[in-house]
Amino acid sequence: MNSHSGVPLAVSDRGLVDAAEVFGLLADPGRLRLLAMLRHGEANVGELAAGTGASESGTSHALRLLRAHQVVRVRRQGRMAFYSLADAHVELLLQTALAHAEHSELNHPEREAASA
Amino acid sequence: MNSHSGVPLAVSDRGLVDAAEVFGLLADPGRLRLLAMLRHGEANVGELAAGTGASESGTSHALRLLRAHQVVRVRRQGRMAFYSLADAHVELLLQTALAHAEHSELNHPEREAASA
DNA sequence: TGAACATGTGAACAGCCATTCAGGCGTCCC
DNA sequence: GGGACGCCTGAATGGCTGTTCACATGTTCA
Repeated sequence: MNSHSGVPLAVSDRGLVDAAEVFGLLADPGRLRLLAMLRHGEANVGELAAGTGASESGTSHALRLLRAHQVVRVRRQGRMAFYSLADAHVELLLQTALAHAEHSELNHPEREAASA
Repeated sequence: MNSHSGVPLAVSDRGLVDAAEVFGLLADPGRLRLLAMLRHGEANVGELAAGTGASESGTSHALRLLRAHQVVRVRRQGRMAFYSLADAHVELLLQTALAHAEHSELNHPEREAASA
């Protein structure tokens, strides 16, 4: 209920909070590595765990979160579980963030540009 | 330098960690509100604090983090500080995340789609 | 010059989150 | 059937982070 609270907000608070949650999911190198692997195609938990260097338990926890927000999709086959990216939004987010990171890769965090 | 470390990673670990930090900056409704306001043009700290409902001190802390990662830019004029978005990447990230959020807005987190 | 103003900063505290450990459930193979 | 395998889950713990408070810095105005 902010659309008439006096301040002109272009987006709904609900959407903002939801977006923040999605960003929170991506704010972890482990999960990001997971998603980076899934860009090349679907993979099961063992492969993802081995590929990212994380434990299978941790990988399972991470995938659970990503599933809950429909960032990844799962296909069950026997005792295996094959995961893949849910939609193209994630890939775009990854691309954009990586582009921004490389673009401002020169200065590390906590170092504020003192010039100017 | 991991492009040939044995595991096929499409992106450098360094870039991944950096991207995760950027996502971490966006994983907060307060900072997101800040950036949403800045989409309409530059604004000073007082306006941003009032607009987002946060304290001026907290707003300053948030802006400091965003500055450090070159997400926002600052223009000083007297005792005022006018902030604006640093580049178009941020806006694209916001757009994409909001689109994803609205697209899967039907089900709340922690609720996993049980249907196949 | 002195007071009010706009912003920046540092430290402390509370709440959240990722990681790990231990174990459970369903499935494949002999 | 029995055992190994693959995956999932719940609880506990340590570390990180956002928020707040108190104050410092630089600027404008009378």
